[in-house]
Order: sequence, then C-alpha cells, then structure tokens
Amino acid sequence: VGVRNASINMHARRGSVERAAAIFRSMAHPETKDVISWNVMLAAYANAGMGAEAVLLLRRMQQHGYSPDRVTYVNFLNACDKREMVEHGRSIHARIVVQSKSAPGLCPRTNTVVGCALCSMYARCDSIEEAAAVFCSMEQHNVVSWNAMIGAYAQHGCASLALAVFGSMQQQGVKADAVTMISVLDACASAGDARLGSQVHGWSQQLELRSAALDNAAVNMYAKSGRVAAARQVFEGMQVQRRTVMSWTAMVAAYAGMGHVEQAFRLFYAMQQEGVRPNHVTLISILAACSHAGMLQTGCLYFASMVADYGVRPGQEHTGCIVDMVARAGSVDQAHRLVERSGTGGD
RNA sequence: GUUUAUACACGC
Repeated sequence: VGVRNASINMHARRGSVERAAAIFRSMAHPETKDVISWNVMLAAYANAGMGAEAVLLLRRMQQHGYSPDRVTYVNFLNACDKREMVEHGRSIHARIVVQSKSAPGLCPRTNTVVGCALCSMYARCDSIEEAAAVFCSMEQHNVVSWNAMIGAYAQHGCASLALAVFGSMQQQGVKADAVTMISVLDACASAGDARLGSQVHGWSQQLELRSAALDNAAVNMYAKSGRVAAARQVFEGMQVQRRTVMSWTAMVAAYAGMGHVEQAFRLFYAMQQEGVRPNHVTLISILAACSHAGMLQTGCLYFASMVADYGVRPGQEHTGCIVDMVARAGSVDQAHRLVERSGTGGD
C-alpha cells in the first residue's frame, strides 16, 4: 500500500493528477487502500485546485467507511480555494470543533496546523472576518500563523492591517522569516507603497532572508507601485540561475502593465534564451500586452501557436485577451474562428 | 522516498 501511495504522490507532485487518480482508482479493493491513500489523493486535488473533485472524494471516503483524520481535514480545507467553497469549509470547521472534544489533537485553538489551515481557508474564500476570528482564537501562535494572517490581509488589499499584524508579531518577539517579508511586500504592493516596500526589502536583506521568492515579491511590489526601473534593478540583481519563471513573468508583466510592450517582448525572448519556459501566466501577460498595444496579428499568432510552441493550452484568460483585442479591432469573426479552433470554449 | 498549515508572477 505504501508503495502505491508514494506513487500517487509522485505523479501528483509532477503535475499529473490524471496519473495519480488512475493509480488510486486501480486500488479498488478495500484492503489495498488505507486512510493515507485517500489523504494523498485529496492533497493532489487540493494542490491542483480541483475543489469539486475533493468534495466528491471526501464524500466517497466516508461512504467507504474510512474515518477522516487530521490530515484529511487539513487537505480538504486546502482544497477550498474560492468563495463558492466557503460553505464546505465551514461545515468541516464545525465538524472539527465537534470532534476535537474527544480528539484534542484536532482543536484549532491549540493545534497550529489546523488553525492555520482554517485561517487560510477563510482567507482564500474571501471571508477575512472568519479568518481573523480563527487567528484570534488560537492560543499558540507561530511564525506560520502570523504569516497566514499577514498574508490574508495583504491579499485582500488591507495593507495597513497587514502591517499592524506584522508589528504585533515583532512585539511578541516572533522572528520574521522569508515568507513574512514576502507577505509584507505584498501588502506594500497592494498599497502601492514603494517607500515602505523598499525599506522592507532592505530589512529582509539585512536579516539575510534571501530567496528568489523574496526578490520576486520585491519586483512585483515595485511594478505595482509603478516603479518599473526599480523592479528591473532588483531583477538584474538576481543571479541569472536563480531567476524562476515567476521572476521573468513578473518582469514581463511589469513592462506589459506599463505599456512597454517592446521591453516585455525583449524579456520574453530573453527568458527563453536562458532556457526558462514561459508558462500560462507568462502568455497571459504577453497576450494582454498585444491587446493593449493593438497588436492584433501578433497576438493571434501567439494564441494560435501556444500549444505547439509552449505546451500551454489556452484557458479562458487567454481567450479573454483575444476577445478583448479583437473587440477593439472590431473583427469579431476572426475571434470566433480562433476561439473555436483552439477549443477553449471561452465566453 | 507514503499524506497535513503560511508566501512571490497573470487578462477582463
């Protein structure tokens, strides 16, 4: 069983939920499966953002007579990643509370993993009040729970609340880590506060919290504050080897967002020369840049050859760019043809 | 090599 579970996990981690699910399905007989099998599969769905599948899986798990454990619940909460799923999250929350009376390890007030999972679940589902309520009810805080709360506020554009929580964290003497600084930079980005942001970036360097993600967050923070040059400077300061797809994409998006289409394309080519594959997000930025610049031909070419050139299937975001672009040009027929040919079925 | 919490890029 262990071998199979490991193999489900391996496929899921390599991005093939299909393969993972196939192995899981092949474990048809009850004796060949254990709680971990279900948990691994649930985690796979959660990481792939497949909330609906996670809901069905949890249901089936119980129908088959398995009792969810703490990992099951945490994995499931992880799968609740949008507003529409908040009710699922709430009902699991309620169950956790009830069951924690006989299973203390489940208690969100005393178990930080469960608490953080609930807090971030509510944040992802846009229920910031409930996220804060969970956070406040926790008796034990660690760096992760503080980070979760800072990140929750930052992502909802509540920059000053995020910074306030960051302040309390420091008052409590909890040492910030790289994730903390990323979340704070995120808050600065949403506030467009490059002054504070650069200070935060400076602190993190002093604290020797260097990571690619941190630099990416700084690039993004400057870009969102309209300071492309500063963003570029951080980007240039990164070791070429350490630049990830996200670094490049952030920089492409920064130029695209400022209407510097030429520069966006230059980086888009440069990243490929460095052997970094553009992903679906990179292509959204490129298509958006074409759209804003009225580069109808170029945009349609990239859209049409995305799969062949980059292995990226057009999603509704890409289609949205094209529709937008074509709407500006007033040639709706061409848009229909492209969209239908690519089979994305976007609206 | 079996499963669990927080973080960075993206159109309208």
